[in-house]
Amino acid sequence: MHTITLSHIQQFSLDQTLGCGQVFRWDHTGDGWWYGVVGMQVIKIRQDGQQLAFDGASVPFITEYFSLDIDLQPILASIDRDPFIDIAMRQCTGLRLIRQPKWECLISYICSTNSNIPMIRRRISTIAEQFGREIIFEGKTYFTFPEPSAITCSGGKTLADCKLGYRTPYVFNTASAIGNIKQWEETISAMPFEAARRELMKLSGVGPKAADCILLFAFQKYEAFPVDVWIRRIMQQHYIRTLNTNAALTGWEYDIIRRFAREHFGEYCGYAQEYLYAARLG
DNA sequence: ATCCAGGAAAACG
DNA sequence: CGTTTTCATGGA
Repeated sequence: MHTITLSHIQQFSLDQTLGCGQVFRWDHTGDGWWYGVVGMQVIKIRQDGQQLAFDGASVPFITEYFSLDIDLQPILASIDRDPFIDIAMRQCTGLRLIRQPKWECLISYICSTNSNIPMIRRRISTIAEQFGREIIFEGKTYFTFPEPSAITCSGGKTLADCKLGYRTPYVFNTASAIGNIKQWEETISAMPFEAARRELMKLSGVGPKAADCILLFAFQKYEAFPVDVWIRRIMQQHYIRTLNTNAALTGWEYDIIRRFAREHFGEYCGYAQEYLYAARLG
């Protein structure tokens, strides 16, 4: 068992961070422990005040994964631009954006479209059970998230069993398109935000919303401002009153919202988005 | 039954 | 070209 002692000015809430809906592979047991599969390892972790206790990963890994190396204060100060976001931020104190594994994050948000969080979670875990590697941890069985080749070259096991619906070909096509993961990750990482966004949207099943989530949650491109039905409602009601349609979200409406947010909240608008989403204040 | 959920692709005019 | 329709799944 390892421990990290957070400094008293270092804001971090494990529950807010793992429970806000940015990541789909963690469960909590009710007695304070969270269990999750990250990369090739199963991690258990809990927070008691300023103490993080965990097993299955090193101190540097946990620090990196939860972005504990980032000083939140200036970021929070920069997005705290109005009373509404201020309430959301107070409600979700300690929420941090995770550095998710990029390939898994990509597939996760391809699986997220027109769906809800419990369904997304089920899809990811089913893909892992079908194609991932088995890990036994404390007597229980977990599965790693598979490499692209494991999905495309599935011997008999097929994606169609994963209940992805119309997303099945998207996942397969994208897994086929990503040959070398390292190379793909480095290419996107090296690009500025808008170029990386356009590049991601070339992949099957990746539109504006999925691209923004992937850039925000896996590539630390904090200018991303993903607009889903919740964020759209919030922005319409509290920020852009003139945008009051209830029809399907159009491309130009998405762009108006994200560009407004980029102006209003600044270069860390992605952090603002996650606080607004997590608080989900009507 | 109908609507909804961290939308995107295909079809349409 | 921008706009509308379709898509598969399960919970409410």
